[in-house]
Amino acid sequence: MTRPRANTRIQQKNTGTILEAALEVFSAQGFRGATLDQIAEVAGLSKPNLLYYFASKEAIHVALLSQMLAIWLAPLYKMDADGDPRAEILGYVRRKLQMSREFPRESRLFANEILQGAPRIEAAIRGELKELVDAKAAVIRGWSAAGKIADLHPHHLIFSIWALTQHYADFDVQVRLVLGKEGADPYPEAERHLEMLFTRMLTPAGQG
Amino acid sequence: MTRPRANTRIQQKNTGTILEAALEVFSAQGFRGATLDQIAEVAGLSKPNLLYYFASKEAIHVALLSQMLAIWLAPLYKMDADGDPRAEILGYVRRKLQMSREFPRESRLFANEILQGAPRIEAAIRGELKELVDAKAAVIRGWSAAGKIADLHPHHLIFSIWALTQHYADFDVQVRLVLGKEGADPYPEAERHLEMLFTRMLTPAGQG
DNA sequence: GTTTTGTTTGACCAGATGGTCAGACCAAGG
DNA sequence: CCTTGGTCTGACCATCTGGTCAAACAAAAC
Repeated sequence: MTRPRANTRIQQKNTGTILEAALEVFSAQGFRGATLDQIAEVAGLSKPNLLYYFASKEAIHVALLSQMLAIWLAPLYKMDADGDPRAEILGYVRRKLQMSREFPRESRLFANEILQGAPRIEAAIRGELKELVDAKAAVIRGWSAAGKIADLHPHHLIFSIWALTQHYADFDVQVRLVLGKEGADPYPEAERHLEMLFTRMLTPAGQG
Repeated sequence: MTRPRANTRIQQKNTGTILEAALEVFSAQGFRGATLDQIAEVAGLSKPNLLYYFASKEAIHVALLSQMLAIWLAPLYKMDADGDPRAEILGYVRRKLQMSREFPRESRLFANEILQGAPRIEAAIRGELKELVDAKAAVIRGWSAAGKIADLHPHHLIFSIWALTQHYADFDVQVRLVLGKEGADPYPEAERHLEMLFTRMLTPAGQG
């Protein structure tokens, strides 16, 4: 076989190790900034060994992005059209913020990719991501029309959720430096802040 | 002299040309992704000629960041403690969004830098930026205490403004791909959306 | 135990990249 | 003109980097 699929245990283990190491390095350095040597060192494997499992540096990056995309979109998938509108949106915000806290490397990986113009993930954005967003936007539009939540532009509402939550992962260094307090965890305050923000934002005029 | 300061007209012109080209390339490729050859080509100068004006690639980057910082912070400086609170904050949001639209390259330059852990700009964040933010946060806290605006965490309010406005520059590709409509300008809708968002968010409970 | 299949690596390569340098070039003052 | 000081560049270099490959090595299969 020319390229191994993850059949044997060794393959399973090593491709996993490589992707984990690649996430570490790509998310911190970007695609161009990362080197195969760095990834190899983090993975504890030799460079030719990486290239035994993946055809190229780019192949590692692509595999990583597509694997992460599913994880990254999960919170939005969970938003339920039949649930309570405000609870659903607030739940999405909370889950998304939680992801920024638990998986900041994944967030930075995507941020890097999109900043560079999304060359390797454009198809997925155009396809799976856009479809999901359009579907959920329709749900939100329905909630607005029914007067359950304020009348907001659904796509831009979703952008706002992304921006506000991912900011705490992508700009973590800045957030901590500006807040100052030595090593304090900014997330509890962030969560209270965003909860208040979205509560006010979603409440239809004349209620609350 | 070992390194020319921008004395002569030629120096003024060429350092300007180089920084403009560097902004173009660094903002699109990140520090590691950018090459001196690319910058030289965009600038229309030879590579050794770049290095006649700047000691190294890093020197260009540092010069660029520090020059941009002033421009980038200007909108926040303008927020006036003696103005009408809601108008001041909304004005800041509008100016910041306007900057995303007019200067997306600057926004991406900073985004790249901070994503990589802010190695070359940490001092400025810790110093000038933090001082400015702390000062304006105090103003906002005063407005909240006086009941002029809702009671929000001032630092996180500022983070929210940054996140929401810069998102349209840094994630421009994604925004346009998700919205879909061929080449349509997302900013008018974004402005209406953010205006509504912040109006609702800032209105003290029981008013409006 | 030997074959077969899958795994690992040292040594190597070509191209890219940041940076140097001696000398050519040029503008302006004398 | 010619000197002087700033400006510019072709040629060059050391290093880094993605990628190759033949051969060594392990692990099952027989």
